[in-house]
Amino acid sequence: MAGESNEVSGGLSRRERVRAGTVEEIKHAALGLIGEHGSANLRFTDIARSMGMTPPALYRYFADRDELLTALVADSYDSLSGALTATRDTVSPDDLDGRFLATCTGYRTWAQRNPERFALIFGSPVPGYAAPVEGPTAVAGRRAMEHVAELVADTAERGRLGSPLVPDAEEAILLAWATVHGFVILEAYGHFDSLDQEARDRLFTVQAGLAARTAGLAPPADRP
Amino acid sequence: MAGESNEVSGGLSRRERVRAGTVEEIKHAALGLIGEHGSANLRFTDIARSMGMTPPALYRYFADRDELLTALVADSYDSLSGALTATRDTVSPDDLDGRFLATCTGYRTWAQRNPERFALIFGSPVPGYAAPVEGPTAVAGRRAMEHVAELVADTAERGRLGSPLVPDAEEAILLAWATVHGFVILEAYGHFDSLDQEARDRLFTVQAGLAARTAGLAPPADRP
DNA sequence: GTAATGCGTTACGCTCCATAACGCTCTTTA
DNA sequence: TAAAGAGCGTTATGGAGCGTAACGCATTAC
Repeated sequence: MAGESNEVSGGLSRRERVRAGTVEEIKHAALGLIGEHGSANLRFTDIARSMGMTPPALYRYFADRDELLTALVADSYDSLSGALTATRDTVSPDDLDGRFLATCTGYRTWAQRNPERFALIFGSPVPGYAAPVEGPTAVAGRRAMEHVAELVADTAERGRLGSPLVPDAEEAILLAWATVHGFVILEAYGHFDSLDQEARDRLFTVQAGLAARTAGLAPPADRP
Repeated sequence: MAGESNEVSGGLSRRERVRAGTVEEIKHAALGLIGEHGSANLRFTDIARSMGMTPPALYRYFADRDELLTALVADSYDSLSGALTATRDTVSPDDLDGRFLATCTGYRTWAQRNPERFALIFGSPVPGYAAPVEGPTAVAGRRAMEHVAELVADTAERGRLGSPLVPDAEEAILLAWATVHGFVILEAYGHFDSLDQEARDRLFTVQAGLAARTAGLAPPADRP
């Protein structure tokens, strides 16, 4: 093996840091192009040109276009997961309903601010690719749900859990996710363009509340 | 203008009928390939080869790939619309709740049986294309909703309308659509693979009932 | 200081898209 | 029935992108 001296910051040699930086730059450039032309029309040539390189150079970092896309998908998962955690934690741990609503809002806001990443994760999967062995996609779903599941668990722990629409809590969470996701994806893909911002915000709150009730989160007190 | 004789069936000359048949064959072949490799990787060459033609011949029928895709999207809309109508009409016009549930089920079943078409309509839109001037996508949404709106109108007419979650009926229908769509798209894209068929069917019924209540359709009697 | 590794370049073959130029077949019309 | 023309498919051609190969420069290791 080649030496590993010069390990100054984080156990990474200078070369490794530069390489990691280039990888990030490539992914950033790719994401920008996806935002312009969609993930389908992503061209290695364009990526290279947009960052002052020649196309073959990219093969030093990614074996092919699919590997690059896979990396972008993985990053998108991390981004979503981080965004959900961050948004949720803006609300006091005691306010469980508030935390649920915040998580839903975080999901929506993340989708709005990261349309390319959202499309990468939840857009039409390519039959062959995009769901290689049931792997990343399913994992993404679980990770997205873990946040909600955690909330439900917290709620149940404190005995404030309402009656979910289905007995199995995990199933109830899936339904709640579907309820929120349906709104978010329709909005993200322009199917709610006929509504103005105020209406969309208002409706989303209603939908999130519905999801909360589905998961058995919100106390049924709001319906006498 | 060239003559228009030989108009035997439906005002179409023999040539026009043959041409229409070829168009259908091309679209059929294209849809099959999309089912295998996704709409992104659709190649004119493959289409031509799969039907024993040479690639340039296709340009007699479609100016380019986008025009072909646009035609496929339009067809998908028709297919969805037809499927919803057909499914709904399997239930007696008097059974409004049943018609709503049937419509929801029709939406889901259509998505399951026409994954390529579903992805074409509701999959990740290409930023430039796929929503050219707010046109077809928005139209699709409205057409899909018209069926539900019709049901709601029928219900209201007979005074059996419950109290929707939001005052505006149109907005309520959008939320109901989002609720159903979220389930369908997550299931279609494999995010519910951890559930078996029985659980998915059961959960969908719950979700559809939730959507009905959102739209103010189901009488609130089911909650004492 | 020398050898080796990493990284970027130019050069190449392959495939596909899209157009052009040509020929066959069927339809139209006198 | 014979000639003219439109429609449709073919082969031929140019251009672009993908992916590999072969080469050169900088950095790093010993």
